[in-house]
Amino acid sequence: MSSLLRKMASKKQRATEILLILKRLYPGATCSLDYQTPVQLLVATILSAQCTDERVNKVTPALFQRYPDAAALAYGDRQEIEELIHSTGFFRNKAKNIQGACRKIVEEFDGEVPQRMEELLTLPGVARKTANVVLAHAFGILAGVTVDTHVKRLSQRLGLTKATDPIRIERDLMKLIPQPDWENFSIHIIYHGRAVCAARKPLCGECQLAHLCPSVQAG
DNA sequence: ATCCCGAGGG
DNA sequence: CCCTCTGGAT
Repeated sequence: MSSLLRKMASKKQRATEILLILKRLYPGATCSLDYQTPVQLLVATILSAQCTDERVNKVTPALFQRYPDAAALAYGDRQEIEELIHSTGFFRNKAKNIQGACRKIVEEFDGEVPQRMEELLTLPGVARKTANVVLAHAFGILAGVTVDTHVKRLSQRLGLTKATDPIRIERDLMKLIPQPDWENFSIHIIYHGRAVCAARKPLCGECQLAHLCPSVQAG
């Protein structure tokens, strides 16, 4: 066996070990966005860009009460939607994308969120991260690994990828993690990123992954 | 000043 | 590759 292959195998084992520990640490961890339907999950995920899930969950109840489905959102009042989602940031882009995506869902996909990656990616404001979240949690379809800011940061710190581009990071992770665990990995990494491995002040001293982490620091 | 379940445009 | 869009918390 070449040294390259050995390296790959050990990295794969490390990824498996990491996920095992995180599953024990955060049992029952799931998508932390609140939603009732696939359309609502899609909208909540669009809103989650550069914004905490907690903050998204504060605006979606009023948004979905006023505009409960794709048709209501698509043909609703742009300014009112902007006001309802204002505190999530990027509110003009997000409102435009939500309405554009919902209009396309109504007019081209028969009012249903498409269940294929290729189709989801044609919706405005939807790229791989959002598509992966919707496919996994609304439909149970594991098309890829959700790479958000936490997955990116922790995957790099844990030495699972050297890439900086989310697409390449996703490709690396898809090779390291067995498909049934693709979304589990993202969810658990996100929990750990919020609770322990924060961007600014990682708590390496109390990190259960420290023995597997090449970036662990004292303190 | 930096970060939060990003995406699109140049 | 770069830049822009945005508010709220730390």
